[in-house]
Amino acid sequence: MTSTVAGGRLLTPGEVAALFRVDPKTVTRWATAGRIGSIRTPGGHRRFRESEVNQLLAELTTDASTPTA
Amino acid sequence: MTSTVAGGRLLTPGEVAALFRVDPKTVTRWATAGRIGSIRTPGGHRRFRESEVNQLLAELTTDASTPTA
DNA sequence: CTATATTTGGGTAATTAGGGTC
DNA sequence: TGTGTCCTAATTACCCAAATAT
Repeated sequence: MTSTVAGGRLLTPGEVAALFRVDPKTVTRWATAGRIGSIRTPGGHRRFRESEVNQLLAELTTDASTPTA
Repeated sequence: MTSTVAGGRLLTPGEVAALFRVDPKTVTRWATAGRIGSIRTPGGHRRFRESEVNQLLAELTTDASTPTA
């Protein structure tokens, strides 16, 4: 299955929620607030682009400046 | 190369605070001071890497076989 | 078509962020 | 210097039932 359309993979709210360690409902709010792009299925469910999610995740990630001491 | 957007589970400030027996506010200060890496949700809340937290815990653990000075 | 897991929607508690102070 | 506690505002989590996805 999965047509695998050339381009980006689509993630479900549950997948994105797991990446950020938040509730799927929260991801929905991000989409509603325009903080993250979303694609709606004909049924009204949201899907998110993996590339955009990873990009967002990378931008919001802060590494410790003092690793090991 | 240790990826930045994948690896281990993420912990909430309250979870980390419970592990260290400190106030969540203190964990926030650690993140602000750059002593521990953090991932911010689009809403501004922080999530911490369990592996990094465990490593920090191990480093702070005063062990007989762990000469810190 | 049936069946299971997920997502949606609204509303309310719990947690977190940020500043200031001890 | 580091931590705990005060406050308010914002964000997030969990409750329900119905609809959608696979």
